[in-house]
Amino acid sequence: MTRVPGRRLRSVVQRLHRRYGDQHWWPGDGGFEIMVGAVLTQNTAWVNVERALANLRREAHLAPERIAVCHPRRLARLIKPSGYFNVKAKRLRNFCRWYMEQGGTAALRRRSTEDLRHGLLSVNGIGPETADDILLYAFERPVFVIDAYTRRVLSRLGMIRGDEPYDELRLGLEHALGPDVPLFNEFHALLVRHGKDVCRPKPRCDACCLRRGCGRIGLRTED
DNA sequence: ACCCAGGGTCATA
DNA sequence: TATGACCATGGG
Repeated sequence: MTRVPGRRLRSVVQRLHRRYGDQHWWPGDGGFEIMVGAVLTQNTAWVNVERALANLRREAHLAPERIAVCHPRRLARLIKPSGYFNVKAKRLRNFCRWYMEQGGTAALRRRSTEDLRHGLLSVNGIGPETADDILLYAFERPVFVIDAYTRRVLSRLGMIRGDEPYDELRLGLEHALGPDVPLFNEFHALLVRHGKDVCRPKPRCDACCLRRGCGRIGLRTED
């Protein structure tokens, strides 16, 4: 099991927050819109998701009962800007049908986090990261979201290897930080922000994200 | 022209 | 268990 010192993790959060400030995640409003956004943003830039969400809102389709019965063609046309529109149309419909079968938000809110997570993962098109986005940002459960930025930033800081299985990392970070919804919310948003800023897949300069890049912005964990 | 983005599924070994 | 192909738009 991956062990990460909570002390160092909190230090990273502090420095990221000093650099970037409050991220105010999740952007947009309403629990259901967050869930739709979580599916649409799979491997997709958020700006394109906003266009898709705007289309859905304009056609009064940003509601589970509308999406659940929407013809895949039309749904695909509405969400086209977010890419992978054919697969995502099916995924959205799968999710909305499950969502309504379960009795909607009120019924889902009464469930335990573990039960909810298991249910979300049973939907074809909802993987671990999307499920955890929904759990943390829509249901405000203390679940740490692991994504490519988390792996990249923390591995370049030497705190993890980076190729650990999803749940191993998630449980490791949850254990290190303790159940803390506002902290998990802000930390994940800051990791994404930092990744977009300087921690690129292919570093532009020498050890950009570790020795130089992160050093410049006070993120170096050595010294 | 190239890289990349707030992943997941499915077939294959 | 672990790779690889595939899905597709749009910004820098």
